[in-house]
Amino acid sequence: MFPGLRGPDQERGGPQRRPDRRPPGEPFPGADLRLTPMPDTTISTTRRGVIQRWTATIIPTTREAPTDAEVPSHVLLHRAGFIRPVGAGIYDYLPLAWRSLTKIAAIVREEMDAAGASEMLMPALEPFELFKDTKRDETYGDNLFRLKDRKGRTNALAPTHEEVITDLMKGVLTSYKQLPLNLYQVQTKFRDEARPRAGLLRCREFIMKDAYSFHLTLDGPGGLGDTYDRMFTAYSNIFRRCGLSFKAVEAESGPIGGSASHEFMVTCESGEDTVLTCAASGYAANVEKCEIGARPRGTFQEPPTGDLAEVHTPNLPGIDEVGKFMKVKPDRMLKTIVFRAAGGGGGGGGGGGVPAWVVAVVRGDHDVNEGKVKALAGVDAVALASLEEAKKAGFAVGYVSPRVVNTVPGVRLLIDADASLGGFWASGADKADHHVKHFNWRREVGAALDDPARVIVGDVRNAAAGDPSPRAEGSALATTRGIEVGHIFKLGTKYSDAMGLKVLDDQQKSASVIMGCYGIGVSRTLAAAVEQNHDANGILFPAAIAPYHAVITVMKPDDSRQADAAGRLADALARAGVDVLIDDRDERPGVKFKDADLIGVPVRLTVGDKALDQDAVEFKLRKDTAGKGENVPMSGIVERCVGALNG
RNA sequence: CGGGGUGUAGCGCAGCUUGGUUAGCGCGCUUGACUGGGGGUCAAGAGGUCGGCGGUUCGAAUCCGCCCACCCCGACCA
Repeated sequence: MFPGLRGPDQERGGPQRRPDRRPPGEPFPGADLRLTPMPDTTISTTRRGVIQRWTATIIPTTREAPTDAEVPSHVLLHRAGFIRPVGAGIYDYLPLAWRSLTKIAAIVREEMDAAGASEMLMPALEPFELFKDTKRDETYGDNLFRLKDRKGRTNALAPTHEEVITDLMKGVLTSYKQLPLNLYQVQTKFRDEARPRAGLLRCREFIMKDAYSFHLTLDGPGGLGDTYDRMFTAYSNIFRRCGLSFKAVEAESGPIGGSASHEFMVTCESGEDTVLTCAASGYAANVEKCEIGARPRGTFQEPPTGDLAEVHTPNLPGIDEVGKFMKVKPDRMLKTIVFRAAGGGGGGGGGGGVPAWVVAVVRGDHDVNEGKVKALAGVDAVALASLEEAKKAGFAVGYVSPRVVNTVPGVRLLIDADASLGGFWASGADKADHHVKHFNWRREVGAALDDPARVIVGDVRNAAAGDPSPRAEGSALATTRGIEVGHIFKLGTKYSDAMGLKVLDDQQKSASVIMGCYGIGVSRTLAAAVEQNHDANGILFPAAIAPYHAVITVMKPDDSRQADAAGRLADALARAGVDVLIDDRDERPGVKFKDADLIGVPVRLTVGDKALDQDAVEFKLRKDTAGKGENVPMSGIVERCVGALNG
């Protein structure tokens, strides 16, 4: 027997309204948490699982979700009693959610520590002045939460902590001998999202792990590349241990160039981001970054398909509407987008140097990619031209054609390979409310096509499913949807230079510190796990991040034999490290089974008379949706649970 | 920021067009009885500043004005 086990309920005296019913507040007899005392030793090699009774905590499950919840994770996290809304993009994390979040964070901490990083904590509130040097007060825009204190000073609620930690390091880093260094924190972040949505997937307040590393060199021992690779491995470990199916994809590389940034995407249908993959080579990239393999190009010598014909196309807002009106499919139309080039003076350019305007032409069914436009144009930065300035310069915005390379001064024309082909094209007519049919490159644009300073053919659009792979000849790219749960990034000296973070190197010369940053959306990871692991009945948590590993469903909690068996079972499981939730509610079995499915605990153990008569309990896995459960003898139940949870 | 929509009990909704007793329904909640292995049955209850402010009127959930909050699509964004 178990020493210290108290007798059944009936032995206790005192007035009871009904002898067979526990009054509120009375402990569930079998679940005395002090059956096995926590060890007094400081160092423990075994972790004891927790035991919680359903009636002693709060798990407000509901049959219906609020109407505004649309994506599965939002609906289920609400229905299963994990979260409740407080304001737009702000949520309470109830006990079940907090247990899962704590487990995710614990995995993150273990892997970060193992990779040589040190945890610390910075404030969420920071003086607004910190953002001045890096100009993020402007570039971050309205997404930066600002608030005034009683003295009228503006403060910010941190969206990330590059400025705070760079400022901190300015005071403590003096020598290259202190490098490399990698510091991280798990903390609440704030971003004043224009449109928070989808429950925990896009919040204004959310939990994030952010890490920052510091180096003297890009490569070599102790260099940024070294830590970056370690973080890549740590992130892979973290999401694998969380039980998630994910992809590491190449992302926009920023100031360093090359493969200086990876996003970790949990793959699932409802993901907001598009990921392109090549099965043959293993290449994966997000839509902003994804390269496209070799594509055929036009010669600009193809014959016209007919006489240029102008069509009146009034009040048609988009390319699809124009196409329908003209009876032309979007993939036979040219979309011409006007960008302002950085540093381009009005009227200049055109013959090398910096052009004033960069005009990109893609097929109507394709999307222009700003990063590719910038790269192909060979300029520092591009920005979509504002309506007024473009009109002033002579662009018929909305009806621009490639002919502007000859009519507007300072234009560098970038033509996507697919748009450079011959055949029938429709295009803008360079005047309001008009388009043209039978656009022909040679006839309409002429000699400018032969001037490499004015016209460049290349890749300026987002990759799409079916495009040739950039890494494996003959294979095509495929698209999947994903949720970005992690991002690792080589910052370079962007922040250290902006804020003056330098150390002395071994030549006693002042050197800019090279930085990397590494983020994981902890609360988003919880939501992503639910997006990826659910069925019609509720959540199916991976064991590593489930709030409890096992739920013991007690059929008759007021029956002393059942209560006692549940208590002993819970205790034995806890000793083996299993976190146990005992459903001791006086509810009908159907309610309890439905709720157990809903909250997604991986293992369900049902304690009822039928099984107990054989000294057994019913064992059922949440993912085994069809099965009816299996009677497992008491003597083997712990082993069975542990095996299932580790397996 | 542009377009669309919704605010009535913890949740989901009706009532509003055509102003008029005490504002209803389902789920949930409380009490009791019967039940007891996949959201049970019956009975009796509790629970509402009808988003806010102002206006019209003898009288406003209902009509008018302003404001606020929230959601969806887009833009933007880690």
